[in-house]
Amino acid sequence: MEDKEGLDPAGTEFKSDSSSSWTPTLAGPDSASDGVNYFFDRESSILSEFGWNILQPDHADEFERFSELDRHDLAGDFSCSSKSCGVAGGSCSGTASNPGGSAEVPTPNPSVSSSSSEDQPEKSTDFGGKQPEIPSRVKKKVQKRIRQPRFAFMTKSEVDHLEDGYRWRKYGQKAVKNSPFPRSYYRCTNSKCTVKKRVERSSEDPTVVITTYEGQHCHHSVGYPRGGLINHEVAFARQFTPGISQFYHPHGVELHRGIPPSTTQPHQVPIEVRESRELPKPLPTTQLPKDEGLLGDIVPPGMRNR
DNA sequence: CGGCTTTGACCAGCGC
DNA sequence: GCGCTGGTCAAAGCCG
Repeated sequence: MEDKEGLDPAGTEFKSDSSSSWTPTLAGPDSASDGVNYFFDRESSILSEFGWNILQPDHADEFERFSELDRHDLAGDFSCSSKSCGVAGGSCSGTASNPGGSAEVPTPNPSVSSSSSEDQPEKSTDFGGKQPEIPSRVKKKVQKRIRQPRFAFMTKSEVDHLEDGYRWRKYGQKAVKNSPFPRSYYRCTNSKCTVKKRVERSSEDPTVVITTYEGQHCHHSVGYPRGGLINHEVAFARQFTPGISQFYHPHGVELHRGIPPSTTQPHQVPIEVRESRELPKPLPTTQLPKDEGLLGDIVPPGMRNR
């Protein structure tokens, strides 16, 4: 439960062991299966694409522009021939950026349409009306398999489940191969929202929590985390300005690392798990900074002045 | 009593 | 085709 796991991270003692390595975990077998890779970008734009309400007022307009651009890009520039490709995204999380929609994704944006596909998968009309012959469980799985845009945060935290302004319901937990730590699965409690997230600890550095988000929220957050404290993920994200539009693709996963939070923030490393076929070059572990905090040497040029 | 977590089972995708 | 693994379901139980 969030109240148990999501204790205000700000109150958690975060280690600043900059020598700890997180790359190996992400480059490990599990991550490799997702094509995990690394590169840098503008974190808030990443977050904005997932519907996070984390923008500062001054950047709201700019954010809107980028959001629109992204939606357009995602809707028109992406197409994949893979049978397992769900890049178009579904429901509020993905289709918001895909008004034209992929025929494979019968999930209109609830924020636009009154019908919610997430709660009514059987209502799908893009499967040729064959649903009656398919067990509901199978149908659900068919839809569930559609991948949403993803991105991940790596957080130096002792608590696994970090508050992000939304409410989550845990629906599963699995042991992860080559990792002593289980992976937890959460979905947004909003019935119209299909956003999910996975939370796991790095096997290489147990102090690092890897939170992977999938999809975009189609609703506002419930506000600041219960207890009135701003969660550090959001707080962290607020340090960034909106950035460039980005693309997502389920056949490759790119991770974004951003600049470290201020010293008053826990050491959190946002990693966008971007979906792309063309992955950037992996960041060698040896390039990780050791003396300037987690990311002292790898902050993108444009972000050093912040 | 409603909402949530836990946990075993099930299923699909993927690599060999 | 088979086995492994990740992801999801759903029943049971817990908690406020």
